[in-house]
Amino acid sequence: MAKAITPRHVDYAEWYNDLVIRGGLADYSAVRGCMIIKPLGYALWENMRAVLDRMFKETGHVNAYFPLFIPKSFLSREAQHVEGFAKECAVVTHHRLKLADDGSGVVVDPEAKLEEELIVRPTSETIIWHTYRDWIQSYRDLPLLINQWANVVRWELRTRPFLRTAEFLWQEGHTAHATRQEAIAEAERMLDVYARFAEEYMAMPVVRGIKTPSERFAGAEETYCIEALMQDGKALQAGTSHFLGQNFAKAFDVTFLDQNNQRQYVWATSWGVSTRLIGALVMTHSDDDGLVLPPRLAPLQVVIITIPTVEEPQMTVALQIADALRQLGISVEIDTDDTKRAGFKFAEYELRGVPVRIAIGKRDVEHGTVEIARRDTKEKVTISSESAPDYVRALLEEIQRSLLDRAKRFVAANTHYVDTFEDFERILEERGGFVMAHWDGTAQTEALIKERTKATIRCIPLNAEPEEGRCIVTGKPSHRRVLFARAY
RNA sequence: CGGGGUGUAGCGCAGCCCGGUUAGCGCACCUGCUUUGGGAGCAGGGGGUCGUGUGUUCGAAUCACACCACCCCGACCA
Repeated sequence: MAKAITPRHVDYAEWYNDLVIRGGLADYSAVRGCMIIKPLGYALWENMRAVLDRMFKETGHVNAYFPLFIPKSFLSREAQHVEGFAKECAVVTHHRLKLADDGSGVVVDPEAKLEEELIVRPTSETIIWHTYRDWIQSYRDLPLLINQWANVVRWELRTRPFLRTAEFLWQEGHTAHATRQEAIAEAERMLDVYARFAEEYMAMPVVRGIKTPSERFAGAEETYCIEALMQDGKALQAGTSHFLGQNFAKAFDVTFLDQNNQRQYVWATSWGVSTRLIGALVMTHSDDDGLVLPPRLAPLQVVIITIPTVEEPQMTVALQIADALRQLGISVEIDTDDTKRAGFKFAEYELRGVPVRIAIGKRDVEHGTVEIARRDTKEKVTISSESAPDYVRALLEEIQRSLLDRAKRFVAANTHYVDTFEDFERILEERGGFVMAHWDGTAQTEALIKERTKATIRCIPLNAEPEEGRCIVTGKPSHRRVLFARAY
């Protein structure tokens, strides 16, 4: 495979596409805006899903599955919700094809028109709350803590692999609570789960915050989010958790009797992360040589390459080390393909982001050593083969830590505090990144800034220190800075 | 949905302007030999409805018209 990744400094968007395609994460498909997730990309998703699923269960949630199709009428029950999603819905109108009269293929059978059209879910609040009406009668039925792993379809005008596809995989949690406070606590708890996942597993630092009203989820009272900063200085919303108030309970008439025999509407949350996280992972760590995957999510953590491949002594050492690594719970493969040379394999595994590579050649066998290379820094060391397993175990932890540290330093170095609109514009043009600035709290000012700079308020950070200041546009008083950035 | 671009072998491209043998090149692929510690060398070989349709012409990858698809940029959105 020829080296053909566009360097980041030449064209970041092209670099990203090259990496996704050439790195083996995904392919374009026959359907516009829909991608084929290839084994490496899917393995990454499986690893993410496994960790998140465990975290959801540890916080008391259970999985269920609701239908792909939603009756059209459901969408219109919650006014804001339908407004938010109506423009990007795939609609099923018929249920049968037939052979064309002129023999040119198949056509939709006009006789098979559906009584009520079905919407391919863009998200499942409506069908789930329609169901919750039957499931919830009493305070004893609450809280109801359900998650589903599913695909959804949003007919986006502009798509990008993983970051925005017409169909994507995600999880959506939908919970029902007896009180406002409990629902808010749930939304915050799940935001915390997402933030911990991002930092501890993806090695991706995030800012936790709440969205402004104009950036809120359609139908939510409050939208919590985690925002990450990509290498090109653009922000990426990596996960959202919504406090839905009683909006869906009222729209679908979901009530319960409390301890005092009072009929009350249920309080709701929903929260989700998607395959977009794979895009976030790529744009946080990878480099011009290919993917860089954090050890805790990498489908393959260690690859062993013997040089030459077929020589017995090298293979003996390789098998011993592989066995020892597996005992330590580390995933490892020995590349036994003797039709490719070592140099080719080195480049190939670097492209695919395998965190650690062990090379064993004749020289090594003679000296009782192996060469260990780490993907993130490309540093190599030669150490005794007996100490290799322990060294690799420590190295994987070190890489995981180092990736997070490096990403944190990047965010710190690219978070700017500005107090004038001139500085605000200049920073966005010259550097990009997160920009912390004072804002007067109005939607008008927010829209004006967006129109003039393409930057949006990514969030009002939860950990923001109170600070008196003046809005960079109107000069009106402000009590804290908010996080601006141009975003994906 | 606006702007731009591209459709020729699995991938990347040339050929098109100025129509004319059997449509080329690189990578990849197959066979053989030599190689093997950073994307091997040599030799031989296989693979094509030139995006689709209609038209012009003795003749179309090449000219005209229409259509389709995809990519990039923007507006909208996870």
